[in-house]
Amino acid sequence: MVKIKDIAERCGLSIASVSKALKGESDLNPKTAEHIREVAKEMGYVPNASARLLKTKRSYNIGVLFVDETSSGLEHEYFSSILNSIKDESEKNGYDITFISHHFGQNYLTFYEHAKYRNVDGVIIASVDFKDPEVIELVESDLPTVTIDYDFNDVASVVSDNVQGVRDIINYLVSMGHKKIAFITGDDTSVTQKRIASFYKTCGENNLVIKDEYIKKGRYHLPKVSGEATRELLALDDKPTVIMYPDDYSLLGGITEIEKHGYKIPDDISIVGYDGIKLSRLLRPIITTYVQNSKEIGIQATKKLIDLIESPRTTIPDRTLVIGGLQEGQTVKNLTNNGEGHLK
Amino acid sequence: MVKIKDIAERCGLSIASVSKALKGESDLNPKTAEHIREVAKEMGYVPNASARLLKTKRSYNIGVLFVDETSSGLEHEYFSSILNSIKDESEKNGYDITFISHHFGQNYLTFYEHAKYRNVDGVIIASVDFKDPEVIELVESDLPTVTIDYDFNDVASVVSDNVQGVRDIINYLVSMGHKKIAFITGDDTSVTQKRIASFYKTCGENNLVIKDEYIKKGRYHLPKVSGEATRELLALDDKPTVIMYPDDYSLLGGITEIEKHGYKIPDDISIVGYDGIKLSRLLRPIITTYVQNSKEIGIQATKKLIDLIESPRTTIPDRTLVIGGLQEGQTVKNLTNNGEGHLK
DNA sequence: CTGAAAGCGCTAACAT
DNA sequence: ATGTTAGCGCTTTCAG
Repeated sequence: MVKIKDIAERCGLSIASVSKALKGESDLNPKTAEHIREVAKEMGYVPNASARLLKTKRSYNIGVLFVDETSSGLEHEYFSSILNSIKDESEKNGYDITFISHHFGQNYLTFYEHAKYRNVDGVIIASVDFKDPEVIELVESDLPTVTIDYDFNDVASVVSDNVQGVRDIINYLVSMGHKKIAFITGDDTSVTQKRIASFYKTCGENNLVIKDEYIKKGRYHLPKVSGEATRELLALDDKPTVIMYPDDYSLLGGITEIEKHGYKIPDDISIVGYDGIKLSRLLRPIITTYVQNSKEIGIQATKKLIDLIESPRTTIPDRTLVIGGLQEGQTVKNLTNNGEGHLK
Repeated sequence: MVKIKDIAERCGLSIASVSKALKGESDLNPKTAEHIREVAKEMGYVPNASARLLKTKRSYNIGVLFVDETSSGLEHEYFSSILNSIKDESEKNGYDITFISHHFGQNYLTFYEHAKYRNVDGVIIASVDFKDPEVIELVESDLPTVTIDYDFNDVASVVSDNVQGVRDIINYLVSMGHKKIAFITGDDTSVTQKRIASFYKTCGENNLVIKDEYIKKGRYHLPKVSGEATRELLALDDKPTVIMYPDDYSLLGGITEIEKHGYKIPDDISIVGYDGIKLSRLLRPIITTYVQNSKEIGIQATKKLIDLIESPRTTIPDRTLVIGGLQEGQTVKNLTNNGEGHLK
């Protein structure tokens, strides 16, 4: 590889001058600088990020901690979409990303150790167990951190507005005349807790009393589990008129179960998902769901982390709420008298 | 951060000895070495990958070039699944991965330059335009390279067996009594060319003559395009009995179109996908499709690249074929006399 | 068995 | 406006 020294020799200048020219220092003769840059380009010079890091302590590398139990976080559309936008936004700002993990050949590294080993300038954390001591070690470390969909005290975060999401769904259902609303929840995380709280609050605001048997503990991204919960709900004497699922993917398990019973969607029973995966628009009927703005979440998280890295003094680790929007699909029946005329 | 020098001082030894102890050199007193390792652990020592790289020229970093036109390669299940297994297998071997891209702040870097900038030890290339001069520059460079689903001369590759895949599908269709087989192809890539060649070859072997109007140029991952092609096929006087789609995702566009015409799947028309995405098992009817072994592809590609990196002399850049398997779903009707009794 | 010293490619004082 | 120099943290001959 051609290095600064080579350029210096070719130009008959010192390596210091070349270094300065390359990064556009002001106290160099503009012409010399320009000439150096031309020669550098001509010789195919590419800076060595590691060598630079050693001196500057800046890797221009962002760590991404993105794991779930099944280690398939990348395969869930919500997360892969966030990852994709983190990647794009990072690159736009001259950063690369590095996945933080435990594995390092034979040796085990904690998340923090891995981050240090690779000298990342900061870390974005999502889709993990935020109670994990190693995750806590990481957020409490010297490294700038941004969490997604979780709030620690004094740690910057970007969260999808789950409270508003559930609120929008329920208000929509109510406007469509639904009163018997069942809710299959996801794993017991802070996101789930917010959704449940918002569920009860919004139902209360609408003077709805929800039977306990309409609330089922479910799991995220496990259609089978939602299918079973659906079966239980369909077995009730007093069936709900609509079922809310933890996510669009799980909802598919519900559909299978519902069709197995010979019920039609939405004529016999209505369903609502969450996330707004691309597929929700592709299937027929189009799924009624709350579309999370995953792309925006990734962008905001990245911007915030870079701010934290580059301007630690002036950046306050705050909380950014990203709102989505209801997708009125075709899986919720209008039960009101005035037919089509529900609120838009 | 604690560094080797700190450990050396604490142990009253030289940094050279500590360095040796840490990597298990033999000519050190085993007891001293053990003691050093204990102290290192106690002090929370984590090596600095960049500093090491500067000396050893090894980053233990694998570059991944994974882009498509829509820059959403990560959002296609086939590719995200490959990426996921590349990541897992890399980590298992002590490597991290770095996405190779063009973007680097304001400055444009070619793929090769980016790879050099980050000092990756090798690159895995998939889902890109292999005619791109920059991709060619990369594979022809000094960097070890493995391509996925494409063959260059003398470049290691791992490819999904598309010839066998299409062959299996067609033989299955024939066994189910289908003779009028329509094929919506994908973008004009080498993968598509192989599938088309295999299509004609296998049809020939089965003495089937396929009308030209049954072959439609389509696109990968664009349900709309497949939907339009489907409409054209359904408008034919002599309709096909089955339609093969470029991928499972596109097939959904076909389903929508078919149902719009009031046709039932598979009673009125049969359909077959490609890829075997998780969803294909979740929908009802279960989709008949060829399941590509994407996980295995990622593992093989990573193993091969690491071999190339670590044993360049003894590793020959060959071609690995990864085969998948037919998923007999519920979207192909049995047209033979003997009813259910088709070949298994 | 242990240590001294050079140097990987680059940056940033500090001269000149 | 340009050059000298001292490291960043680590590995690796080569001496002792």
